[in-house]
Amino acid sequence: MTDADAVRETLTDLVQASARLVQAIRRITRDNGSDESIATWRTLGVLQRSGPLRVGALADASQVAQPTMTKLVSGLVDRGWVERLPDSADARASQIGISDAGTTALREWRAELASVLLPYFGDLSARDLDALRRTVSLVDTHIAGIEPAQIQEVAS
Amino acid sequence: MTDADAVRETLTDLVQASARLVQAIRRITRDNGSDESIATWRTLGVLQRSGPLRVGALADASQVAQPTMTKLVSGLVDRGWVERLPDSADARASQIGISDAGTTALREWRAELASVLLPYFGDLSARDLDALRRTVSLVDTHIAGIEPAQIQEVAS
DNA sequence: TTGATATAGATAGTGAAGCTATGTAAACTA
DNA sequence: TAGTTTACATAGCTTCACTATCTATATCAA
Repeated sequence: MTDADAVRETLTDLVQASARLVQAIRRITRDNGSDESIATWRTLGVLQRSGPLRVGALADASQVAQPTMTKLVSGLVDRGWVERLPDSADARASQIGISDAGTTALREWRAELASVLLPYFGDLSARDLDALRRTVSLVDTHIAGIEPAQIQEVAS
Repeated sequence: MTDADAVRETLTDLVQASARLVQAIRRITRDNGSDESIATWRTLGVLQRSGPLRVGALADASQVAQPTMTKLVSGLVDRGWVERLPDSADARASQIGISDAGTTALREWRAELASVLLPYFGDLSARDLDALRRTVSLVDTHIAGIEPAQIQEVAS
């Protein structure tokens, strides 16, 4: 097997494993009574890492179409988890920033998620943990290249 | 930071990274003109690994509700990618098995997926690859524990 | 043996989250 | 300053989940 083939096989396995993991999380969190969607947390996570973004840039960073993000942002505004800041440079746009309440909600969701997963993953060795960390880092850096547009921070 | 906290943080990061990866794949494959859903390939993947399963067991293994799997199986039968084999022990049920065409389709989808990803992940070191492999293996084994019911192979 | 209960899967109806197409208002540009 | 482009919102649709329920078969108890 050539190197490229090894990479190919591992990548497809990774995709399948990720899909199973996400699907499992979706069910677990719903069974736990959480009303919010993964898309909601994904959006908040992006905002926390990037700082305030326009709707369009946020859509690109989250890998969804712009109208989808418009709807997500509306819901987040209703819950008080993000704020629309006027964009001084362009009256059509606004900067979407995560609020203190959003930061708290995200932290709490993460804690809940971790509590649910920990019983299943509590036996990880240090080496296992390193592998997971490295994978997260690899996915984060390489996915960025796939995104159709670059994330651009714009001062508000 | 305690060990448990380190595991918690890494697990939530892994979930977020997986969600982003899956979302990216969804977009890429659709842009490439693929009509089939990730759920379709997830189902075929489970069948390939497990051998023929009843609809209920397949639903459990795929982390979806039984009616969802009924619909998925209908679509797969229409495409000729799975076959319904009568269950000699129970006239209400049937065994669902992947067909040759299904095996081929799954292989082709994996190849296409790998080709799309390879440009972005072509620079992986051997150590990176090891980390990804280990992660896939960890997720596979630990997710199995989350599944509400065990996969049981039943002779037809 | 037969009536009651349990189980496997199908059907009906609903909701969430994504999409494309298009509308509107602001910003550019010739 | 009129035409074009851009940023976001709105409308309508599709897909994939779900819960609740139905039918047919299986199992069990009297």
